[in-house]
Amino acid sequence: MTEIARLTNVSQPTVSRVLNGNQNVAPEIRERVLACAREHDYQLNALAKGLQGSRTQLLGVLVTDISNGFFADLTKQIEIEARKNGCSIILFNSDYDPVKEQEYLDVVRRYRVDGVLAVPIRETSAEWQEYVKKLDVPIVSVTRRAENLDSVYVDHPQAGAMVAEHLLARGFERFLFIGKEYDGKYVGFRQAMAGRAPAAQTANLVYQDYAQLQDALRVWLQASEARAGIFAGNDIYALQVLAALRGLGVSIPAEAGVIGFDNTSTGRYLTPQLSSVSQPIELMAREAVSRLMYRIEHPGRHPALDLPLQASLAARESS
Amino acid sequence: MTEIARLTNVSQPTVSRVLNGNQNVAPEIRERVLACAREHDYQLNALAKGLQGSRTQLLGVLVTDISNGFFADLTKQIEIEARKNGCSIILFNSDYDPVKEQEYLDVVRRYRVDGVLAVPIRETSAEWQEYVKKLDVPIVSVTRRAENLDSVYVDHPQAGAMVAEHLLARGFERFLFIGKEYDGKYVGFRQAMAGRAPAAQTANLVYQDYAQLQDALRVWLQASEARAGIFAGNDIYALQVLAALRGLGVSIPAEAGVIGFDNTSTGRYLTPQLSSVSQPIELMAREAVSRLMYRIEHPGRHPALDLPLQASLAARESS
DNA sequence: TTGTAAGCGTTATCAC
DNA sequence: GTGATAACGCTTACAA
Repeated sequence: MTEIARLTNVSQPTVSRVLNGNQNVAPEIRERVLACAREHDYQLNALAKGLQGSRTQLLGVLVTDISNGFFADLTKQIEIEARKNGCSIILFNSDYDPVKEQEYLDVVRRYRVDGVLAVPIRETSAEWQEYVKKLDVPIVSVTRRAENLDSVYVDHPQAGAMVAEHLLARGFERFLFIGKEYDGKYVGFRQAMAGRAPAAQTANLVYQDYAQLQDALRVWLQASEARAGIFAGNDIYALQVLAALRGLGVSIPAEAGVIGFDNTSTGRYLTPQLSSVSQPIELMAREAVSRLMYRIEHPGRHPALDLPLQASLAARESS
Repeated sequence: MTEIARLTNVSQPTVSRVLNGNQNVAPEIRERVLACAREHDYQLNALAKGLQGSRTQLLGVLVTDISNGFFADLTKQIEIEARKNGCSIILFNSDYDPVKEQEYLDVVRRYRVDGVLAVPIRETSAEWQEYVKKLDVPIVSVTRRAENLDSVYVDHPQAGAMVAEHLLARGFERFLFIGKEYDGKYVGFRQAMAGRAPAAQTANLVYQDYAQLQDALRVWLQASEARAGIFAGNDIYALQVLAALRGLGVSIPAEAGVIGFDNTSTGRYLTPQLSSVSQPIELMAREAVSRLMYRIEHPGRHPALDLPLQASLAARESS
């Protein structure tokens, strides 16, 4: 700016006014300055602007694993929404590591980002909540519900319940969830099944590798003749389940049904086509960024937002 | 820092020295300052540091589509490598839009990033090269070769040739590439086929939607009895080709073989398991970031780096 | 070993 | 309308 000021014979603050669209500048000077700026391809120094005290127009985005298609999509939508609000994003991949998560929250502070969108991993820990509270940067939790923090997420128990209803309606009689026992999807799934299917007929399975999955499935399937409904915690699991069932010669959906989670594009091209739960990624990104911008523009204490979003079911051939 | 200086009765530059690990500080003072900084959970203002003239420790990362699994993986690895070098990344998704690409290069300049890693879309245009030249920010092209610019990429023609050799060795007799005619993979593929397979027996196919693919495949397959080798430009295409062939009742690999590109994890769980070309993503990220850091640490003119990397073939059941 | 002073490129607050 | 001037939080001479 100083350089442009010199070249156009005005003061540096005047250049600033012109470049910021301030109206109190003589049209003649405005033109001269703008022309000069264009000619020299001037680009504002965002660091100086941020230092001075106004906003940095930087948003920190902390995700657990960008290489997971779901988070990749989410990040993409967040970037789009951030851009609409004139912000760029600094990306962090926590890799499900609490230490990194903590470290990245510090880095984010160093750059004085205007706000943070995070897929937290320790959102239930009181210690973490305490830490975030002190941060004094607006932060919105995406994908997960965090107590006392703005949260935009998909209601997993509701989604699980929906899957349960679907499988029951399709005539499946005993059920297996692929994933952790405390997974919200499974919690809702079990709840909806309670009283409808004998408790003993709903189980869950965690596995390390494909061979293990195959073994476990074989054992579980042999235990009964009843039609089996299998709910996979994500589409990757579902794909492996399909492959394993094929290997075991199980016909789908006659003997066993499979339903995935995330509704990745792959599912549509499998045989049989995979039924899957679809998360409203775009909506989630939009709501999260919009809430974050609101927080940024209206500092101070507000009651935490709790915004569970509804998933929907893409029922296809596998169930 | 000023605040800490006040609290510990030293000057602000002394605080700066302590925090930067400068040795010329009395141990006693060092301790006092560090304790105070810890107590108040001090975080350096990276904007001020950057403004002052040293590095920002920010890298701009421009990709074409983060929701594509390949670029998601690449971004993840780039983030890891950047972090190893003490840098954070600002992420931009050009969405294959030249206008956005240009705009983002401007944004990147505003933040005075130390360097840029880009998956360029107009890398062959002289105009773009001119623009980048003026940027005076170190920039490395990843994934694509850009004339006169440091480039780290996978040698597509070589990969295509490798696929050709493979399909010939497996006894396929006529060939179809799914993708654009000027795609490097296809160029190399054709070249390797020249003289080995009659030219007329190598074709390419571009399609808009699944129905169109199915039609085109049916027509092409009916034209001859010879065993068909199909080379899909990426695994998503490959998946759709597999589905279409299944729909047409074509047996794989007896009547037709399929080979994909990117070797996504999905391929292993399909039936038949998908053969695919695997790109050295991690190596590419490492080399690109390492070169960028070198440029940052050694400013000035250097001859452009041209580093083609070799892809490898994961041969499975589909070919 | 420590402190003083200048400067990085902005915006904001004043006078004029 | 426009120009001084201060301030943002840091690093880097330079002086003591």
